[in-house]
Amino acid sequence: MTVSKTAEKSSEKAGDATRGRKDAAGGPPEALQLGELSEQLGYVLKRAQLKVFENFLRCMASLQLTPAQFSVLLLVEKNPGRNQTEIASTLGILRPNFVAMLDNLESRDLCARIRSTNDRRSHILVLTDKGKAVLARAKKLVATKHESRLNELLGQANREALLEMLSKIANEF
Amino acid sequence: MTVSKTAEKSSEKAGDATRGRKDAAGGPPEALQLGELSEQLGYVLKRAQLKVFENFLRCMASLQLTPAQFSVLLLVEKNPGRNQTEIASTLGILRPNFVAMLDNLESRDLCARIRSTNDRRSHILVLTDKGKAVLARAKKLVATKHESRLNELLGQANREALLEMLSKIANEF
DNA sequence: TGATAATTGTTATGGACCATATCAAATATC
DNA sequence: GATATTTGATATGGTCCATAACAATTATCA
Repeated sequence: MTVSKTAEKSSEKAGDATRGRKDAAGGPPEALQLGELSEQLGYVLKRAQLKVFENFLRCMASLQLTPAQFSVLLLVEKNPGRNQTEIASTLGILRPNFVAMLDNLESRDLCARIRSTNDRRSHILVLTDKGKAVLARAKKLVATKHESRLNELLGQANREALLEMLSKIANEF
Repeated sequence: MTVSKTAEKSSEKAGDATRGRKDAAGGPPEALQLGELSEQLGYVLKRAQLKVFENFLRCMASLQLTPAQFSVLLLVEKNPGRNQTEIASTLGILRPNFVAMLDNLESRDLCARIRSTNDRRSHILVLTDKGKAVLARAKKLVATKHESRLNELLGQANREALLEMLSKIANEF
């Protein structure tokens, strides 16, 4: 990289498009037209996902939990006694990248790796007492501060319909 | 980082959870229970977004356009004569990160930077003829291969309802 | 007008996330 | 018992995202 040729070329085939801003009077900044972009599912989906994660992080600021960390705690709680590979793969996390995540959660005493006695290669994952307590508080925060806002914005019925359609896309697309 | 203490601790407060896999017979791998995870909007939203982007990339393989690049071309076509800052900011791209993106598109002769005569600091963005042609082909591919599959999966009415709800989240959340 | 502030594109840089190759220890397979 | 596979881990590189800083240019305003 580090090319950055300042593009002196091809300025002939653009007609007289070099007017720039400030053409006539000093009207308002003239917001851009999104055009077909607002109909592109991928675009809207990504923007919505960023907003939801952003709000999630705000709601979880006191517990310092990211969406990914929250999903790990939820899955370990629901499936105690599973190893790293199983938890990571069902979350779509690659095993190498899961190591640092667990190092973090374990250093905060939220979950623990336990060497399995049946298969001494694998680490069984469990929530610590503190992990269970933190997860319980996290669930309350998500329900009262995060998901509730979705209900206000969309309505209960619409929120459920949205979830169903997204699940369909995630699973059958 | 690079801590990786193998966590020999806290194996007493986990009861006898060290059974690991292969407890009784050699039944099927026993898929994990997602539990409340499948009700978390953020989780489902993210999974759906990844699937949609993945499919988008497959549909665009012949044109080598990413979702972000496609959105830039769309926006420049709809708003000719705008500068880098305007295009980047409405897409949520920071100006420093937009430079390499434009270097790429310009090196492929899809768009061009033109020094504005009104404000010689700014670069006016326009699509080249090749850029317009490629974008036209991209739109056809998206419509026939990408968005059409969404209609098959959800139905026209549901697809529109989904888009509306996502827009609401993206704009009002 | 001229000194100062603000804007534009750019570079450098660091962090977070994602993907692959590889390894030692342990287990499975034959 | 030799070979292959699995598990957790490390190293590494790529991409995306965010901040600071800079030169050139323009805006501001005393």
